[in-house]
Amino acid sequence: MTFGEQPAYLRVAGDLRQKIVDGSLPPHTRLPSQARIREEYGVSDTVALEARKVLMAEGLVEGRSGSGTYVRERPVPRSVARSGYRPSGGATPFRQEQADASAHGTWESSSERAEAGAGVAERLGIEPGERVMRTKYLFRDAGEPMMLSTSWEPLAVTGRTPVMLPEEGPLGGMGVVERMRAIDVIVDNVTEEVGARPGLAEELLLLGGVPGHVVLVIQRTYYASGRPVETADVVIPADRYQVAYHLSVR
Amino acid sequence: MTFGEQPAYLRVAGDLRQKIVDGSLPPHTRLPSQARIREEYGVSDTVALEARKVLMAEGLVEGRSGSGTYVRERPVPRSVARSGYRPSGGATPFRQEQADASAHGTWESSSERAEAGAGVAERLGIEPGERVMRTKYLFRDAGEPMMLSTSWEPLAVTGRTPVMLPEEGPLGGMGVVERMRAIDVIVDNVTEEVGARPGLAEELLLLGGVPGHVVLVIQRTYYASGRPVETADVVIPADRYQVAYHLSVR
DNA sequence: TCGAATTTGTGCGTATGTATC
DNA sequence: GGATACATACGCACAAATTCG
Repeated sequence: MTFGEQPAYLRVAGDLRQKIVDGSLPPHTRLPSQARIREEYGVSDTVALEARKVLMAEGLVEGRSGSGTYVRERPVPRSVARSGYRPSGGATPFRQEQADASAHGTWESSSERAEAGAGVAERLGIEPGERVMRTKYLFRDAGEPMMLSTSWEPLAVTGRTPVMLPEEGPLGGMGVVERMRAIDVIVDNVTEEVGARPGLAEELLLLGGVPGHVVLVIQRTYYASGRPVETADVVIPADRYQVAYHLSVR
Repeated sequence: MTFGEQPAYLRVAGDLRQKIVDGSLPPHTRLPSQARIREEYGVSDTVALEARKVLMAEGLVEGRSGSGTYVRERPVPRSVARSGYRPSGGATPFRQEQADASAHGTWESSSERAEAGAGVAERLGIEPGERVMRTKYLFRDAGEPMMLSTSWEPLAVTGRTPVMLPEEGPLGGMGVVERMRAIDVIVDNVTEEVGARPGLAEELLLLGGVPGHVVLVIQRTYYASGRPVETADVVIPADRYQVAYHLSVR
């Protein structure tokens, strides 16, 4: 069985993957059932199952109980613009992003006081344990969950001001830049660090994905005169969205 | 066994995940062996194995044959700066990126004439089948593979000029902006669309990863007065690197 | 409407190989 | 070398969903 090279289930998965990417197994077609794979490749039931699992984990196929395993349509991920801050229209990053897509989204949020953990403290340039306002968002695009976000703002900046709660008061939901400007904090810079990892089960539950699916994670920090005034973790399902930056050269 | 709720292996995986993220199973500690899990949770060997596999797929733990399953240190991925184009020093995007890390990398490349496929043609604003120069790169950081890149330049732009081959001639390896400027093509804009997906076996072979590992994919296009003059796919292993953008607000 | 066949999803027990301690 | 523990593999069983006659 294991003579010389890679495990049997990887060999089978590799062969099927090849047929998918080169188009001989186009989207929506059923790939051979477990029994067929077992026969065609001369492997056991377990190997056939493991091979299918590999392809499912890669997001190439989708199992439908009682029916079969089908090649997934690979939707070209929609771009979410993240550069070129637009002051017009009073926008959270979400509204700003949706401007291009000419779609309007909705969101839910909840805020609570918390203490900064080590990571957040470092990003905000404060001491661990300092008080922050933590706000969690779930953004939807046409009803479909598209983006999770957790935001932290030092209470040393917003505490005892009208904008302490991001989603309440006259400037509720207006975005970090506007809210900060209202208390004379002029945001002039932002960094975004884009990474990716398998989504956690909890995240994918909210985003409507399958465990193992890939998410993009953006660590965003807003600065006012070099001082961090807000930082956030943004989680986006990578099979449906990508993030677009437009930069000037020079 | 399956009375009422989710599969047993997800319940076990969830419990172990909880212990990992809340710190009661810190990095480098061994989690219970398959046999121990079987006893503690009252499940079968297979369930314990499936639970471990879930955590491994999420990248939270790492199995070491003959030793145990260990909680992975979650290495803060190093940032690769991608904004703020620096004209100094004559740089490919790679050199540019390494400037911050104060490390110098090496790279291999090979160029060949090719015909634009549908996707590349659309990105370059040309017709499918038009001639392009395709160059593949493998960038290394301190000898370790860190980035794959495939670049396409329309021969309508660079053909019959000294900079037709990116890595040869007096401006070899100097980066798109400098090379284009040498033929009076002034690059003034760049877009980067960042996505992520499970890496293909071929890519991970070159990048030194395991099948299923996540990669970041950047589709970058350089523009001169609105006309695309180069586009590239950049593939980066997401467990080791992330990409950083620094933007001005306003 | 009913029921049989198919297929996936899940779970169990076991065996062998191999790396680590 | 021996004990431990993971990695892969085999075979079997059953539930749930789907398909189809």
